[in-house]
Amino acid sequence: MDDQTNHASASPGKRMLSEQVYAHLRDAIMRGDHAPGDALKPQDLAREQGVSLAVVREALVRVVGEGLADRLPNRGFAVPAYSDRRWQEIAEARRTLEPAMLRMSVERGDVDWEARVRAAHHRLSRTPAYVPEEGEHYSGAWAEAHRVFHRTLLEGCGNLVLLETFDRMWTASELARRWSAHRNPGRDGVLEHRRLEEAALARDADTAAEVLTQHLTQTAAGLTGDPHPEPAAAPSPAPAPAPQPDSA
Amino acid sequence: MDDQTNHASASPGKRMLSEQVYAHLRDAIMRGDHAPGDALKPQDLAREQGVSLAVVREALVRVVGEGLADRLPNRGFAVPAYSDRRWQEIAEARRTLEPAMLRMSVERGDVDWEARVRAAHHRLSRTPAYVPEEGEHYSGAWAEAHRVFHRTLLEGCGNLVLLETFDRMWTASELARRWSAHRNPGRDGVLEHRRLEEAALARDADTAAEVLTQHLTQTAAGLTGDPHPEPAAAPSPAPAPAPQPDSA
DNA sequence: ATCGGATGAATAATCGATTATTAGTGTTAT
DNA sequence: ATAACACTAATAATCGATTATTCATCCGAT
Repeated sequence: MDDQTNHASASPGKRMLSEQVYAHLRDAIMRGDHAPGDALKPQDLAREQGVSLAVVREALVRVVGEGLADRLPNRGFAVPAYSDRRWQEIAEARRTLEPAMLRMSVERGDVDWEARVRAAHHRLSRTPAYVPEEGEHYSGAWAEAHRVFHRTLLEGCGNLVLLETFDRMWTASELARRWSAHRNPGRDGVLEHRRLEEAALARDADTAAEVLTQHLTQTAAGLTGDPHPEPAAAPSPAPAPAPQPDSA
Repeated sequence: MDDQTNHASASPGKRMLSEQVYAHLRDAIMRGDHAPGDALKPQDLAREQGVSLAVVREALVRVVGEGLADRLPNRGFAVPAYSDRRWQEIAEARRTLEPAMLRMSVERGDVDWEARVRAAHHRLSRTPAYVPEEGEHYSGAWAEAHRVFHRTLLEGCGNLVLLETFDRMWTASELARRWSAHRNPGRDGVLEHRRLEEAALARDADTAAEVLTQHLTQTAAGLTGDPHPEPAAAPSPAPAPAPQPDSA
């Protein structure tokens, strides 16, 4: 989670307080530290992180721009309430966009892309989806490997605008998933990912797109249902043996 | 530009300074008041509009989030430099997304949608693309009618996430167009729009999608080329008799 | 008892001023 | 003449404090 510790000279987002606060806030929301509907009070956040209101405010505005928070004029900021309707729309948007992007990738990807797909799939397949500490949810490492795999598959398309759109939708998906009752016990995400990799590297655009569509459809179906009642960051003991995460 | 004059109780963005400043800044960039590469200095903007740095800063952050400005850490904000590559990517992204959305619209749109499509097309067809005052560029009223027509066509899909994506890409397109040498003298945008309306209302998804794809492809082709050298808001006398704008 | 308006605490929004970083300019040593 | 360094002006980033708005509570009239 806190990965800003030792970056020698890496990212362009260097030492700007607002950048760190933004990243922290974003991660906190994605991790579920704040429940949907919860107010994000600038003063509290500022005190917690020992910074002024201005930087928190800037971070909040950015987060709102990404759809990770709502802003109510003169009423402050809040984590968006879970909306089944919105989740289904996100899923549909992904089904509209990603198969088309995957086709482009398969048609255009070069050898470097192939290599990166292999690497990403390997890493994903070797990362445990669940670890004892992190409660009922899949591990942060797995979530990241999962994201990188899906993104790498699409990166062959070479279109940064489309990839930005993918990033945005992925983020929205992950947040929705975090607050959904996930219920896809028999789902075999590992197999689906392997089939995706194979079709992509075989340059079989039709199959790849079809598999991805199925993948996304299953995920959407799995997440349909009630916004669950879990209070907030309460690691209740897993009621059922942890299945594969519903993995798109 | 100032369209916040007489909204009885319409928009949620009520009286918040940052909102007004944001809208103003956004419009200014879209109108071309600031040339690509120009620095957007918070102090100047604050002085011009008689507000504090904080609100200008907030507006700038939002504008950056929309892709209408770049941020260089510790170096301030700037209007993004024109990039032919990026423009082509935007055009491709629109070709990827919009025909698919139009299909959904045609399949799902109800009578209300049909009525709004007719209304939007009527308004577009009756709005002059050029007016003497506004130099070589199409009028603000036409640009808005044009946007509303295209958006209305897609609104039948009923997917807010996809429509948000459309809005984002449309904005990027308009900015790119503003700073491109537009060169499509013989283009008949009026005809293309009428064909779009007809196919949509006839519920002919294939034809509608095809026409839209052509529309977008022609626009992209028309805008390919050099980032032109016009200094900044310098209304040079139109060198050629104004043709239809390259209209997607 | 209930509705409506006054009162005050909480906090969102904005401001004016301070600190930190950058870019430019001039100077000096090689 | 040039390259490295010091100094300075401009401005980006941040802070602490002020003003404006909302929400809850309390009181009094019907």
